[in-house]
Amino acid sequence: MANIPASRQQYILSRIQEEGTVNVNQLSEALDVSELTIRRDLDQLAKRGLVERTHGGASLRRNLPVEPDYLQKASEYPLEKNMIGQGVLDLVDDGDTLFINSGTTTLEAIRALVGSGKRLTIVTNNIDAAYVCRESETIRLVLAGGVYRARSHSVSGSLSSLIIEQIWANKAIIGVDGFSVQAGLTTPVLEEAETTRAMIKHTAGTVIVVATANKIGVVSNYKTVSLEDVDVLVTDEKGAELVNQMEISDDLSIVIAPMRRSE
Amino acid sequence: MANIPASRQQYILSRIQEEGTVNVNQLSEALDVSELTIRRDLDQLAKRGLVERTHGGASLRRNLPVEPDYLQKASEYPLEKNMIGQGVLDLVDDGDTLFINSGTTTLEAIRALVGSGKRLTIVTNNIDAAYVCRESETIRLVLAGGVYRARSHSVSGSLSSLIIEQIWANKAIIGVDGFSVQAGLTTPVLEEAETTRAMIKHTAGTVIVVATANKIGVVSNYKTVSLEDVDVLVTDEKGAELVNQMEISDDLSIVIAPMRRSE
DNA sequence: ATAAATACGTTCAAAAACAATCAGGAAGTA
DNA sequence: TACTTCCTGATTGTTTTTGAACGTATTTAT
Repeated sequence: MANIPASRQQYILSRIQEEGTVNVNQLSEALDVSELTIRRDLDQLAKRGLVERTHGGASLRRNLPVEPDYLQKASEYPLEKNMIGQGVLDLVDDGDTLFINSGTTTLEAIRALVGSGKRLTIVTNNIDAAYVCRESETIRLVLAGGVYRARSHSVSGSLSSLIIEQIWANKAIIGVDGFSVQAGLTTPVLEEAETTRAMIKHTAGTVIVVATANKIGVVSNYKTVSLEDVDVLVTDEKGAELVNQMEISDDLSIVIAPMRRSE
Repeated sequence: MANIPASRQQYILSRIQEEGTVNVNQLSEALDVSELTIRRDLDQLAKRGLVERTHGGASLRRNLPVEPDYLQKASEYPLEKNMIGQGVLDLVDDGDTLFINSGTTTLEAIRALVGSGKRLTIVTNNIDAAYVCRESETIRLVLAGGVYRARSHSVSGSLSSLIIEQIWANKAIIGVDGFSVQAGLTTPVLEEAETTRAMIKHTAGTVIVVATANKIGVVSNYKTVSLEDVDVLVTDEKGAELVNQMEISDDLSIVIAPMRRSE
């Protein structure tokens, strides 16, 4: 091997990739240069941000931008949402193109879809989806653009609709804040309502609404669509009970999310 | 083997492909020419962007022809990138609407802009911007939509252009992988090039390119625009030196990012 | 907590590699 | 032949890299 800085540093990097850490005097012997030279090499690599300097050596720099921590804690009723996410799996087939709107319930659905290994195209206005899909080989993710809302980590508004209207999906997975016979589907943000409406409008197949029991019978501020436009409701057991007490069309089928052990 | 420059250089390239690095005096012996001649060969190859010149030899170009890995690239030369991000501040005024393309250097710029407290509208295809701007009261963030690319954590393609073309910005902050007189601005991804081009096209005011020294003189795979379309280059001291050696138009002004103590 | 061992930073001088310039020689052209 | 162009190698002075020495900081063992 050529004994110049570049090739020494290349060797050090490969070594560090394999073993995680390296130490100065091992490298000094392996490369047959003084420890001082090794230290200088390590300092240069550290300056470039490629390794992390430690006493006596260096280690792999692990700054993998992982999912932000708030994403983990995020939600109320995590169990129910996870369940519902799993429940969606049976309704989705390999090759589907899906609209999915923003919200913690639908994010759980995306997580489940990513884990399923199905080959899907997901079109969403939920920015967090990017983190969830980051490592996936099977999901092609299309993000809608538009004005970013920090509250919901989503984009919405007319610019979003612009993109959505370029696409026809064969299924839509819609999370809501209110699900009611009289008021239909409702959300607390005007722009979200518009975006969700655009998604449903451009869905050629099944419109799937996901909602935990605490959303059933609730009315929020802005209406997206009425229940007639919904084909399937995925909910938990308690939610199913509540829905059965309501007077809804026979066209709407109810799917009760399966109880599963959470790991 | 014919002992002419062309065949020597071909041999050098094959050697460098195999071993990652080469050094001058080994090549000098192997090819039976003086070290000076080898140096000239290496310089020529470096000028064509095929290898990276180092002291004592040369090494494989890190970013070419393969697309740089986001995770690795994320952390290279963090100091310089931070500096350049700070350097951008003076060029941006309260009330501006900015196009900013994706990349770690421009993300640093966004970070700096968020911290500045200036009231701005930022339009970008960099998804990470959402996390950087999340807490900001002063930034209105518009995300371009489109197909998500995990490698660069950005969206790009024709859907992105669709949104960009709805907007006229008065400044654009553009990060590049290559900045060269002959080739102009270049990036390793076709879709990124398209998105960046759309941004520059829809900028009514100043087009600002940000680039650390290791991008100057480099040519990547896909051209976005030529240097004529660039108004300002923000770079570090080393980069400014390199640019001064190039033959560029007087219309391009150079801003050297201020050296500041890192805490 | 104290002492020994190890790793570190700084400075300096020698060695290696470099850039710039010049002159000789090969290949092609008038 | 005379001329041009390009490539090569030598020479010069400059820059970069390297290793030793020595004092300081950090870790480890007692």
